[in-house]
Amino acid sequence: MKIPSLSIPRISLYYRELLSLKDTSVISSQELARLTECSAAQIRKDLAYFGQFGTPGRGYSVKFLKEELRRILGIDKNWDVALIGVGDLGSALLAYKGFKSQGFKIKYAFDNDKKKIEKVKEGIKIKDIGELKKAVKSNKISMAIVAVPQPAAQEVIDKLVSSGIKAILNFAPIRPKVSKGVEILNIDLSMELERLTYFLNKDTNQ
Amino acid sequence: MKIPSLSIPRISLYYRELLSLKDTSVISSQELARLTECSAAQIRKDLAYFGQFGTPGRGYSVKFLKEELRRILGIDKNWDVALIGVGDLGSALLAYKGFKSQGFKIKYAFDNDKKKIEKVKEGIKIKDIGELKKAVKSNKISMAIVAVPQPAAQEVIDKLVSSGIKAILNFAPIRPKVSKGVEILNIDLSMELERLTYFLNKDTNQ
DNA sequence: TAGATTGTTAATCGATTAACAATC
DNA sequence: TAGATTGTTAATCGATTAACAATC
Repeated sequence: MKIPSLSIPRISLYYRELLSLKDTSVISSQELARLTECSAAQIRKDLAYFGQFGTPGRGYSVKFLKEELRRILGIDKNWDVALIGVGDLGSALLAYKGFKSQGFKIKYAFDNDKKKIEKVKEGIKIKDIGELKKAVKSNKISMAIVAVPQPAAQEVIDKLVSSGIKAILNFAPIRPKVSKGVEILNIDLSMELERLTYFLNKDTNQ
Repeated sequence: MKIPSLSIPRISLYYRELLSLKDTSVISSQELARLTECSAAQIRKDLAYFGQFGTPGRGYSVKFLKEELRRILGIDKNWDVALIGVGDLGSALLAYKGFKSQGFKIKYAFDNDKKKIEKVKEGIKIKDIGELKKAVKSNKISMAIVAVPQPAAQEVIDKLVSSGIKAILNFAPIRPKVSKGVEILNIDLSMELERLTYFLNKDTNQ
């Protein structure tokens, strides 16, 4: 079955809200709807894409649903993440506390700046980007975060893909070309701000 | 007319691609479609929500369309941005080069850490968060970026809203409650990574 | 048993795509 | 004029919501 791509971030959101509930409790789609500001029907539909997790007349076991959502999202296993580009943004991501609490850990960091290479940040020794391929192969890394300046981004991403990386979170303001089978997610900070200026502007202009 | 919210990031994308073209040139929806990987029909539809910018048989003047898209997105004016939270991520955003090239500038920075207050970073003097309201009022700031730790986020956002901020880009992993008329955009880094682990996992599990 | 709530099917809504008359 | 391409209407597609039989 085709799963709408918007279901996945919602599943993340359901999971996030369940984390604040006791494992022993039971929750109905209606209660979860109130917590997440999604509709109860949508929650049941989203879950139904993946199986039957509830009990008619009762609701969902919080403990069981948490486990199932972890499994669906793939966060029941550990994924080692590589960071490319240890500038301001890269360093901030390396230090970001929010990853750890959700079970993510950046375990490898690469840069092309001789002054940074071999330095240790947040317990990670920064490696030359030339060592990327070897590290990806021998450590079975499948996810990478790209935080290099825009002009370097496509080249870095090509290198990631040819090294066998399958999923990329990219912060450089480009729409990179990647081969099929590689998932890329772009976070373009200026574009996000433009959504806000559009909002601020719209009553004025239209 | 109701404008689909997904049109706006696409308009940003069209604008981004136009920037790389000569002002003297003319572009058809089909050519722009190739550049942006959107459909030509969608481009014409998105533009049609805002007016008639092209010439049948010819296409769109790049110079004119750029100007119009800037106006639609509201980036034909300057918007002063306030940053709340000058930790690792906040500092990285303060230094982020990508904002400037798109005409954004963080002009005010706030924190509650006595050790940071009055220090200067990237030419901005960090102020006590207690001074927020006064600064917002007297400088007509309408946009803010929130980069504080999760436990502080809702309180900070409440303060922003009561100070008159109308648009917020939030990096804390919560879904903040804001009053109507305030636009909030959340970037939750762990949730983005979960979209990637879902992708990496899906062939294995389903 | 009566009340509650799931999982699923059908109805609705909204967004994308296709088609084409208008027009440069 | 012939060819190209817009702006717009109609058709299609996909996602959300509503409704309800099944069932705990």
